[in-house]
Amino acid sequence: MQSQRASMRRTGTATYATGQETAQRILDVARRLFMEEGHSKLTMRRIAKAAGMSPGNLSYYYPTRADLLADLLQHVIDGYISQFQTLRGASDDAEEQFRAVLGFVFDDLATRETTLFFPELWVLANRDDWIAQQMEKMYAQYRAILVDVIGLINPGLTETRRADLALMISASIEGHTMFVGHDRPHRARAGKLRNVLIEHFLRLVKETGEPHSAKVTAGR
Amino acid sequence: MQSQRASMRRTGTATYATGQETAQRILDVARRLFMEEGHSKLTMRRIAKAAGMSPGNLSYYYPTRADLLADLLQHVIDGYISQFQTLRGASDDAEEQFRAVLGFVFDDLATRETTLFFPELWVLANRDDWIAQQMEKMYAQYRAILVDVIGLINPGLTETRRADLALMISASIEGHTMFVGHDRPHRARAGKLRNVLIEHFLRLVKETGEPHSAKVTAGR
Amino acid sequence: MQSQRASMRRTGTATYATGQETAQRILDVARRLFMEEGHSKLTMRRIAKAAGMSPGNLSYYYPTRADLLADLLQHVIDGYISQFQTLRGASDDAEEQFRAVLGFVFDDLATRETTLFFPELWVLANRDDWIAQQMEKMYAQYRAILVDVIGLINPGLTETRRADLALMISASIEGHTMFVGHDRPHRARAGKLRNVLIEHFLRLVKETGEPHSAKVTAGR
Amino acid sequence: MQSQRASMRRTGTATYATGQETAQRILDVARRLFMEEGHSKLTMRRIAKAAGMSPGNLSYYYPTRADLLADLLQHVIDGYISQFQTLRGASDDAEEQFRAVLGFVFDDLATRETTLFFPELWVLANRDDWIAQQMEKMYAQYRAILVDVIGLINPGLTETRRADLALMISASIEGHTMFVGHDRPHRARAGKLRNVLIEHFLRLVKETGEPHSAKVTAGR
DNA sequence: AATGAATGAGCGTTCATTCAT
DNA sequence: TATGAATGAACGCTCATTCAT
Repeated sequence: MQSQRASMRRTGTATYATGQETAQRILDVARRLFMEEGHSKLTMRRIAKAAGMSPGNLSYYYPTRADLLADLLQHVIDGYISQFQTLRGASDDAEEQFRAVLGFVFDDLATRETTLFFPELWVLANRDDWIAQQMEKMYAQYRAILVDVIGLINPGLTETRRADLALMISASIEGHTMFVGHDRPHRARAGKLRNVLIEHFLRLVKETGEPHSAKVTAGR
Repeated sequence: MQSQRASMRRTGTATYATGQETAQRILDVARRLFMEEGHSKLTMRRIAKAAGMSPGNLSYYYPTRADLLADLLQHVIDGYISQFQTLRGASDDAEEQFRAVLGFVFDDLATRETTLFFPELWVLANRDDWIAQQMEKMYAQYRAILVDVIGLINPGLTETRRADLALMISASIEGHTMFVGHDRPHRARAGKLRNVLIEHFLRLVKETGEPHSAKVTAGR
Repeated sequence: MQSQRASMRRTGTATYATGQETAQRILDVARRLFMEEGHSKLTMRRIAKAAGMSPGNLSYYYPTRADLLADLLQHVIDGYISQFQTLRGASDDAEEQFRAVLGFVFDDLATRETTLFFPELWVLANRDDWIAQQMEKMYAQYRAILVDVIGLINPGLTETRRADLALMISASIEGHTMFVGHDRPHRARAGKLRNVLIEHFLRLVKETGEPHSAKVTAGR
Repeated sequence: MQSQRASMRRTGTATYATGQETAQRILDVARRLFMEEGHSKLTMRRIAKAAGMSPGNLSYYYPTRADLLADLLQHVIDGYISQFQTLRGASDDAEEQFRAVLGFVFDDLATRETTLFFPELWVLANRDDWIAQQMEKMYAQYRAILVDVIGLINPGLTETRRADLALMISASIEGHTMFVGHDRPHRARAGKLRNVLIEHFLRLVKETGEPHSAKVTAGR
């Protein structure tokens, strides 16, 4: 079941048409500023100025900066969640589905927005429990898809084993953000790494629990 | 040879014993505050207060906040670099050496300091070129060790292939920080994942370049 | 036509009645402080305190100290410019008009405000081009009146000669500020000097271009 | 009788050779900075840095900024005073002597140093009695020479009349500083004005007290 | 005679927030 | 729904000055 949490907007705002427009504009502008300049430079005054309104009016919609930030993050996170939903039925073939999901994340991580956004999110999640929860909710959606497709690829795996693989794989891919992401030093190698990594995780999924794997372990 | 960069401290400071003590205290306090509260709350006044000195005196040692931050990051990064140096000759057995290096990083990432520090570093590196360079220098050291040990484990690999593997493996491990790090939601699964991940990357290293691997690629 | 330059006040401020009052109070207080204590002691905080407002609110009206100073100088300079306009048609008799203009300036220079203000202005104009321009604009107005009245008194003079006389005369009078101005050591002799100087320049104007004058030049 | 005032330097300093050198260097550097950047930017730290010493050592020589400023102004003023002394016997011919003195001042006023220095001095004299006294002492020297030469040119004038003329003439010339001085808007006209002004004042001196002058006065 | 070390006040400015209109 | 007006704390930084060494 999905969270029932309402927006952090002041209750009673965004009821008329102009108000709804303004509320949307605030979020769009704030999102853009957050991506471009980061959390520390995302001030109420800048958002208000960029959205063409007075600080007073911005406070009317969002009583505190924290409220606005919460909605902003929710906004972005919800976007990812719905993109993951879209990916659910991307292919009938399980392996192709696996490649599609990981490929999407890997490609997305190299966009300017994502390369800049996610590290900021990780920092915030380290200091704020609510943000950590929202972030975890998003990653849980992502992993749920992986768990399903891993189950299709290798039906012999236990639920636990599947969850561990999903976590390991998703974490590994996230880790590439600051190395092959936008403007990052190894960006040029992203394409090559992408395929090696995905095929390699696919093989891991397929072979986990097999005698072969045991043999490898025995080889130590 | 190590970087020749001098400290960003004002020249002429920290010459007497009391000055050296103060300079050290500043770095220690700043490091602690950075870890505990993050970059955005690391203000000159807070550092001064926490170090029991006047803002004026802090400015005497570090003319600008950026200078202090630079030294602070350098300080932490240099610590990692020397730890990596220590790991170089950790074991005679190549595979054990591989496990030792990755194991160290994986364990370190779960400490409170590292879980909090690195995401902040990634954010800063996204916005500041100098910081990005220092960070890359540290990761390069780390990967250089991996490249060597990968070469020992699988001598048939080209330099390029080894570098790609080192990048992929190190990035993957870094990615676990915000999932199984200190106070992170899947911290309890860290131990299990650690071994699976390391053994799995070890197998990847050993089998890369073999017919099996080629078959997989062909299978797409 | 007068300058089109808008105020350096933040746009959108001083729209309501209270805001207009505040804006006026800022300029009045700043002007008083500037006169009393000089440019170097004219700080944002002092102005705010003297005007009974918070530093934040002062910054709301004037984003920077330079903006406030600009408006303050403009304010004072505009006052002089309009006083000069008033002097234009002071008398039908050209010689009386000449005496009126110079007399006004000479008397004004002995007021406390002027004796303190103008040297500060000269210093600022030496370091800031915009201020130099505004000052020159004011003096140009002053000299334009002199040029006209000199033309009436001695119609035989060329434009250039008239301009030179106006510059020489006005500069000479300004120079008395720090000798016979308010609280200056020779203040008591101001009245006597005033008449000698004015009559003497009047005679110069009348006799310039005459044989006598030529003889003097030849005599060198 | 001349003032017995010693330097404002801390007593006991500048006794050894190195100390004397340092004391001189401080004054030279401070003078240069004062000219280049003005009084408001003349800080102890800047002087110390420019003189290649620590702020602590500068304070050893000059306990307070005011003391240093006092010596600096004295230093510059004394320079002018001795230049005036030199001018005393510049020529045997009284009129030439008159031209030499005024010509010197007029030419000097257009140098960068003087154009920048004197307005600063006038501002300081407006706020500080001691500085006002020193300045007056210098101008008194200057006028004393004028009084003498005026007496030679027109022996019929009373002491008072001569003093008034000297004050009027010197003040008038000073007033040209901010109009035809260095980088000032009418600098190009300085040469022409210089001669007109000097000859004109010479004529005034010669004709003061004559029937002609009386006629002019009567003409009002 | 000179330095490094330190203070504490003050600077201009930005900020989140509040409130009357 | 929106603005202008205002607060007060905090920011990074500079300053004159003091003092031990």
